[in-house]
Amino acid sequence: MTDRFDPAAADPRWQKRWEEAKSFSADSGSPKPKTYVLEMFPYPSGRIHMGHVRNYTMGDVLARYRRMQGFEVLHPMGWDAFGMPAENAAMEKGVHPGGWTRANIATMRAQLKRLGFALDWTREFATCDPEYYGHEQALFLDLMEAGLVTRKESEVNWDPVDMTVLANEQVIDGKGWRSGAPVERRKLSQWFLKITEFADELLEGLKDLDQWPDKVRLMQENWIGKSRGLKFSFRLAGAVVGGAPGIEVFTTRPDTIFGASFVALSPGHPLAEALAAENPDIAGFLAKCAAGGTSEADIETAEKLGFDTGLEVVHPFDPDWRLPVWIANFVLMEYGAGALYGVPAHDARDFEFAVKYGLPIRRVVATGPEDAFAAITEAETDPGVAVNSRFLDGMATAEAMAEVIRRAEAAGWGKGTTQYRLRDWGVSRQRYWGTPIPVIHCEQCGPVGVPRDQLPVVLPEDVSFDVPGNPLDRHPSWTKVDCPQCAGPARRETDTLDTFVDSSWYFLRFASQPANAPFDRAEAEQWLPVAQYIGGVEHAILHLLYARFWTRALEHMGKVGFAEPFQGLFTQGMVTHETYRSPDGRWVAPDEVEDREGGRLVERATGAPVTRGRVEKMSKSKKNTIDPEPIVDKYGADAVRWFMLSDSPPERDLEWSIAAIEGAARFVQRVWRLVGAAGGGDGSDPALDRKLHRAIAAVGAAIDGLQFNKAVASIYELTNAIERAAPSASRDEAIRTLVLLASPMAPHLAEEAWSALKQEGMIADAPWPSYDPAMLVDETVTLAVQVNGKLRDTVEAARGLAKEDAEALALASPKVQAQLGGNAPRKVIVVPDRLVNIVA
RNA sequence: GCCCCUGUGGCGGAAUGGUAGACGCGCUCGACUCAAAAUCGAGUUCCUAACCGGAGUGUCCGUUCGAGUCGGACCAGGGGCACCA
Repeated sequence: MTDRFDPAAADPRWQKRWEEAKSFSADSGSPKPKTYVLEMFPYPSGRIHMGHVRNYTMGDVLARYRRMQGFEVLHPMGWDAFGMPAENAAMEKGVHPGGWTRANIATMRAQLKRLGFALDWTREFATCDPEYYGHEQALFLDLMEAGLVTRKESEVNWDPVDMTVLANEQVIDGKGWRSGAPVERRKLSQWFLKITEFADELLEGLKDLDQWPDKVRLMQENWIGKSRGLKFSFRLAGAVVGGAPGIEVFTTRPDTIFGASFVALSPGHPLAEALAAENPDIAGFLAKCAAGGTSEADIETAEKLGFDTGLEVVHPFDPDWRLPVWIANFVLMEYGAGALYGVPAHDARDFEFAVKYGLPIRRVVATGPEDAFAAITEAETDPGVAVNSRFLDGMATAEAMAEVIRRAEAAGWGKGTTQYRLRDWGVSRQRYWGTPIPVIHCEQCGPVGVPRDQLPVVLPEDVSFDVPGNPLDRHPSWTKVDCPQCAGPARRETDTLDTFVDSSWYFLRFASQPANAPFDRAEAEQWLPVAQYIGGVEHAILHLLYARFWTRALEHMGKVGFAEPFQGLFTQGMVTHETYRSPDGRWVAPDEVEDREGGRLVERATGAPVTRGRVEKMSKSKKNTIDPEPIVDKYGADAVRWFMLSDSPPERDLEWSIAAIEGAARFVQRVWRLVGAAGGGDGSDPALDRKLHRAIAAVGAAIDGLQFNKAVASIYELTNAIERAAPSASRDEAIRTLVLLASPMAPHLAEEAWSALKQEGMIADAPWPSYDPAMLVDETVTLAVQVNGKLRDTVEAARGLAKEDAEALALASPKVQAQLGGNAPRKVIVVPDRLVNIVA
């Protein structure tokens, strides 16, 4: 056995052995209990980054631990391979997106393999494989047949110079990121998945996801945004305009109906558009509203704009009460009815609007009847008691709301309803590098699904990216097809699917990969739902919500027997690193910063001063990334893995530190030295035995709870105990067990040690050690002795000592006697085997 | 603006309402060495020269025999949503 563990030799050796033995290939036919451990699959952007290393290390520890516990584990890997960066690379470098993506996959696969992850590579696929996206197209057709796909007009960001549709992240300060031209809004007819039909189910389902972080559940709850309220129509007072006899509105506060002072329409409301057709001033106002940017900053600072249409509506509870109808830029067409009634006294936006345009502000809610005429200085949105509200006066807000809904429903002019913030999922992307939407547009028949025997609709390879826009659109032959229904000339849909569709069912394809179907139900149900899903919190809403929707849709169509795809979810923190900036605002890479005398920070190359910024997520733009590969070269996979798991709780951010990775590398050698010191010991060491059993229990519990930092700490404690112990048979057993406990985290070291200890087979196939619960407790305990809750002494006592004896023992302490000063204690509290508290 | 989370040594962090600071990093001193690296040993919350003792988990108040932990108010940092009626 060598003095030092040599990862450069050991890592590849064991990686090859695992691969040859197919150690981590999941067998769907195995009689063992099954479990599915999944980390969010990566986008093949070029190279693995530290965030990937952390994510996949965590999943790997759990997968290896479950295997040792006797589970048949499915732990697959693949590639979320469609997306914009590939097209950007195509435009910048003149390469084909497919070639670029495949090259990246090859690089990243090799990088992942060097980390020794226990992955089932036999199930690997990329979402850009026609074998994958062809099945996705079939699922899209299934959704169409189930009525869950719809076609609607929707606004997109249009770059008028590049003549192309931009994604939101391509719009910077309201301008196209390449052309710099001000972005316009354009309406396009696009495909939507009806996720809103599942809004309530998706909301209710959250309640059962008790192995998900509360934070994520709350974020999804807010995103779905359920609110109850009243929907009703105001009758127009004068002539009917635009064909509608009234204006439908939605409110969550029907109790404030007597505080209404105006009705406001969204600029996109059909009535507003009808009025604009006849009135150039209104048309001008609508144009002004449309000109505003769509960015957050624009919306935040946008001034409330309104236009009085001159129309009036009748108050539902008083035929003589007229309210003016305005068009207001803050009213959203997509929510509720696209119109609302304004109650300035009790809504912040309505208040601002009323102040600006001189509309009445009428108090209808107060803390009590005595405050009915208190002045309104700002919008008061808290519930209270109805005032100045006729038959509602004196009712609490909740009661008043119910009363208004009751009367509206009884009189038939309104209805209590539920509204959701959630919108249907627009899946059309005007891009090349995605799954082609399997639809053919026929002038006679309209949009028709591609016949299933013509799937997959394969992306054409002969495309060019020298002109902006979607190359599918201008492809000479690919677009031209015959209508499957009438055989007349038709045109292929050139939009591709949102890449979130690709990631909404990949976990099913990992579990089961038949050639003729997206998945095999029986086989998929062997594995799903995913027992533990691990990934970044940035996917808390969209990806996780879409995957939940997709799974529920499959369940509704009778294709799977479960509704939720991910039983357990864990969101890990980011890998961060310090940042530096030069005075002109340039980011400077941390390894180019030098600490000159007196803590003066300068850029090495130029000698220019730099300032230390915040510790931030590693990103290329901030120049604070660390490429994992050279670190693996230098320290070995196990040291990198160990570092990823130590110290920081996995849900929190982990700050990169070369000192910490050196510490991890030192620990790897420490274990190796202990292995070298094993053997030949005689006799037992009961104290060490106890510590060993405690460590087995603690490490297992920590991994079960995904508290890897605690598992690592327990392993350190055991290591310290072994090092301090004299040679014995107990110590040899402890060393052997230590290797087992560390093997999920440092598998190469563990294999090497296992073989050095002359153990049978590979440690990858060894069972997890068991512990004796009786060994977890000591025969003697240290009792804390407190006086008035302050620690004054500790005493050794036999476990299970009677209360009276413990009290006597504590009172015998000279320190206690000194505190008591001769007085008798007023009260004594004894917590068996823990403490005695004497109240003086 | 609304919703949510987090504040513990020099640093990352441990602590079923019951001995605060496990474990790691860093640092200090010592051993080994011609020397260094590696390794090993001791120490490391603060105040007090040291002992004794006192203080201490963002701040203030409360509940309790006992609070890092529970409740309230505040301060600071972070996250999500964002003109959602």
